[in-house]
Amino acid sequence: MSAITKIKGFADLFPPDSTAMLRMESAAREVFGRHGYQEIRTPILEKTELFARSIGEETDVVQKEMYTFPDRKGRSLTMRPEATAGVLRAYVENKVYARETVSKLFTFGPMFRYERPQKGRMRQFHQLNCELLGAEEPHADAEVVVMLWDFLGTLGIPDLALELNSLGCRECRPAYHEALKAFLAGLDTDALCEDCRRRMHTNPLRVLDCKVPTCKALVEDAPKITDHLCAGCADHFAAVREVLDGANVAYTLNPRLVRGLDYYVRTTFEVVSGAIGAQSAVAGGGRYDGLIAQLGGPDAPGIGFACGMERLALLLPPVQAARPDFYVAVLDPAGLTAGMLLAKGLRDAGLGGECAFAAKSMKSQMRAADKAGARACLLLGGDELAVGTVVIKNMATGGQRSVSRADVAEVARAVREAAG
RNA sequence: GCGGGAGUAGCUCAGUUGGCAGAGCACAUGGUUGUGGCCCAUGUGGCCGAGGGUUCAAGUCCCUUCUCUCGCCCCA
Repeated sequence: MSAITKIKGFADLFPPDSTAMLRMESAAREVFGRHGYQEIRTPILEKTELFARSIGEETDVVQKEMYTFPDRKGRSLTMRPEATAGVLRAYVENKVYARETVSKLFTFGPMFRYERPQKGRMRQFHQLNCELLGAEEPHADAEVVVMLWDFLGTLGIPDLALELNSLGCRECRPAYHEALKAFLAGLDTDALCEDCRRRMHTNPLRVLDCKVPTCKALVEDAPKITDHLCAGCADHFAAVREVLDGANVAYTLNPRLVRGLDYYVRTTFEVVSGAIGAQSAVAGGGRYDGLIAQLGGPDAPGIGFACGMERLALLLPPVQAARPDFYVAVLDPAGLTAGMLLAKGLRDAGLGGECAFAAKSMKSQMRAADKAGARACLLLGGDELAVGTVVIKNMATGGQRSVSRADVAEVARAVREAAG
């Protein structure tokens, strides 16, 4: 029989990878919670229509990366490729906007995109998402960005760069697009790389982002979106920056920062790292006024971000695994039950540790205690069984003493003492 | 969807012109009949990714295929 393997691009997480996920989730609950954000959970499976309408029919995500399939009655369902659409659907469907004018929500969990896996990219990956709904003011944008920066700082991630841009709005963006297209049309097209010749028509903003040196040089003097913002967008962007400056959040303005999802307007931002391979974006987000209405809700504004947990995990400083307080070594089979019950009593007293299942040699039990990293080893052999005691050995100093087993509180005290 | 790299023990990897599958680490047991780490000894562990071909003989050469990995596209 051949063994069944996991699906390409999906992962099994054991410690320390699984504990890294837990660390990120705990930090998220703490930091986002302090900012008044509440955790919500939405389904992993949604109607395909939801993503087609929110992310954009023409985006790569919708065109070729979604896990889409019919259910048993022929309805088209999709494994969520991102979280914002589902959160907004829940916001609209549950009429959250009728209960409160501003909603602060966060969520995390698995997302699915059918792409070729590589470093920092999996077909099932995990994101942390925050959404601030119902606030159009620039200070809302600023709060979200500052909160993201604080979150990453809490985790101790080094050498991250924050990039900031404004994409303008429905008023000023079309004019910029025309200006950019005109500029590109005036270039020597043959000098551009193959990808850029295609991008000129499919997604002209992307040409500005090309890594090929010749392309970079050619678009050096391309018009910048930030020079084409309308008065409203320019004021908004300036106010956002004022808060970031005051909060000492270091950022760079990147007029070439493009977001791949159609729904972004005005403020967009991205956090990148140079230490995790080609997929360098750790987090990204922006404002999406109009999207809620597009999903059948009220004309409420919104802003949020997504943070890639696998990419973040590549950057998390390692932490030492927690060490158990004790290990009960049983030397005589007749003591196995007494050992189990002793361990239970210690756990009831708030300590952590394990007891052997089989009576083996002293050497192998001590090795087991050492391997487990136990701070104290409890020895239960024939002698102790006969007189009702247990020997407590301090694994760091090697010192040991005998304690009566009858008083669990006393045993626990001795273990705590040995455990430091 | 398109490129590059790699598949040999649980892990990291050697393996010569084709000639009996190896090392280190890890794991188990012992060196000490009740004392861990360091050291030493012994042991467990392999369809050499899979299938086909050439050959007296294939981990090694040829073909096919699968998987992993890095990159492109794109994104978190």
